[in-house]
Amino acid sequence: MSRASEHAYGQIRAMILSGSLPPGEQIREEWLADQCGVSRTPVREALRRLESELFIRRSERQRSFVADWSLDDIEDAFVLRELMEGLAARRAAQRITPAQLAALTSENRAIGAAVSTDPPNVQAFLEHNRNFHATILEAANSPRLTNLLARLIEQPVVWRTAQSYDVADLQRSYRDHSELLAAFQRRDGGWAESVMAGHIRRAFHTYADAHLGKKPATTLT
Amino acid sequence: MSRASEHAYGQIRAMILSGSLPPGEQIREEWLADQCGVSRTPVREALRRLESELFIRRSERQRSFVADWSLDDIEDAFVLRELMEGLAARRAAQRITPAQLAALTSENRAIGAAVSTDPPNVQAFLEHNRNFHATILEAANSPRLTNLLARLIEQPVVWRTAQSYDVADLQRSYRDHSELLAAFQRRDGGWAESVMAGHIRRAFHTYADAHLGKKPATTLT
DNA sequence: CAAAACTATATTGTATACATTGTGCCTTGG
DNA sequence: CCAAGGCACAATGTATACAATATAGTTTTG
Repeated sequence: MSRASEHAYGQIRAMILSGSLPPGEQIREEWLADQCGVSRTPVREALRRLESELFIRRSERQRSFVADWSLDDIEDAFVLRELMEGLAARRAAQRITPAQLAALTSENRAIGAAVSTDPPNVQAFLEHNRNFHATILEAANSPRLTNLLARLIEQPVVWRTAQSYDVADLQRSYRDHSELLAAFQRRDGGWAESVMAGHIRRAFHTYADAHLGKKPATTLT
Repeated sequence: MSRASEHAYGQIRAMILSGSLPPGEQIREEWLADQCGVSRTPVREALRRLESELFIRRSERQRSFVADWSLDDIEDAFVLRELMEGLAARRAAQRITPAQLAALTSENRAIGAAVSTDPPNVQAFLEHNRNFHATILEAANSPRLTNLLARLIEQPVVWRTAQSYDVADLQRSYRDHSELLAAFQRRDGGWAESVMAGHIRRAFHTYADAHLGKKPATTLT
């Protein structure tokens, strides 16, 4: 995607994530075009992509609305992510190169540093966490898996999960990563898959506790 | 997608599947627009969708090419499909409604009839096979799973697999479906998942055998 | 008064012109 | 002769005008 399209995509996505475009809200192409300072053409392209990533749904009469995720939808997303990231970890353990292993080790060290300070450096944690998972996906070496997973990890609910992490969650996450690294060093695909699946499942419960267990289904803060 | 976009999408996809646009071929938007009798705007929309479905890849300099699938790519697609259709079968077994079960039973009977004649009615088999799997996906009741799976089952290699089926494959497929139905009737998610995974795995080997020349790739009537 | 149909308006879909960017050939300087 | 730069051409990206379609409000008719 090139300049205007990319910009429109980022803007609209940010509006949805920030809640300034609330779930269920109808959105019109021309209004978005004005907001983003581009014409409808790149906006339409961005909308199609956001629709494929389930940020947006379209009525049967072609109107666009901000997606409204139910409780079941949220668990669905996590179950699928668990499956696919688990598969990625297994494949990665069997195929990882020494250079990629070194990169993972380095990222993990940075994650450890970020959660060891008081207060923890959440920004750094998120950054290195993203790199860690991206490297695993790269090592898994499956364009199709990368393609499908990208549609899951960019979704609103998954993104918001990170906002629910407290110190204990961050440290637990760091320990999971350390164990994943051990599995990779031993090229143990089954181990890596199990750890990753548990890691994702834990993220689901962290999210559920923070947003669903204590509050009604309006989790959009 | 509306009329012109949908038409362009279908046309281009057909050109790729039929081989008149061979793998690796560069494609230009204007040429496609001429071929389809529409302007570049709907063609661009169709291209983006085909790209997301991996029919088309784009160079880092924005040029479009017909995707060229390696052997590893092909196995990847089947492994992912195995995982996801397995998950769909498990969920479906736990959630299927009596009406959906009745629909599956009816489709399965039609599949049985199609493979029992001499020669088998391949057209009817494909039709009812598609309905059977679609009903399972519907029963699984996961929009995300449906969304992701749609990107896999519409891909060129998976589509071509059907062309490799001989009579024994069709009958084996019918027996798999019957066993799936039994698992659904007992609401046994684990059983359904196992049968479905094996079913997809078999399809992979059927495809691989046909393309390695281990048996003749019978053209279906 | 209710329901159906029509009209005005709002919104999305498509075509086309123009802008930007990539590609390859040809020139020019070393 | 080779390499680097620029110029012409080709392809994609964006804006805008217009076309088709849906929505809502009003009127008409039973």
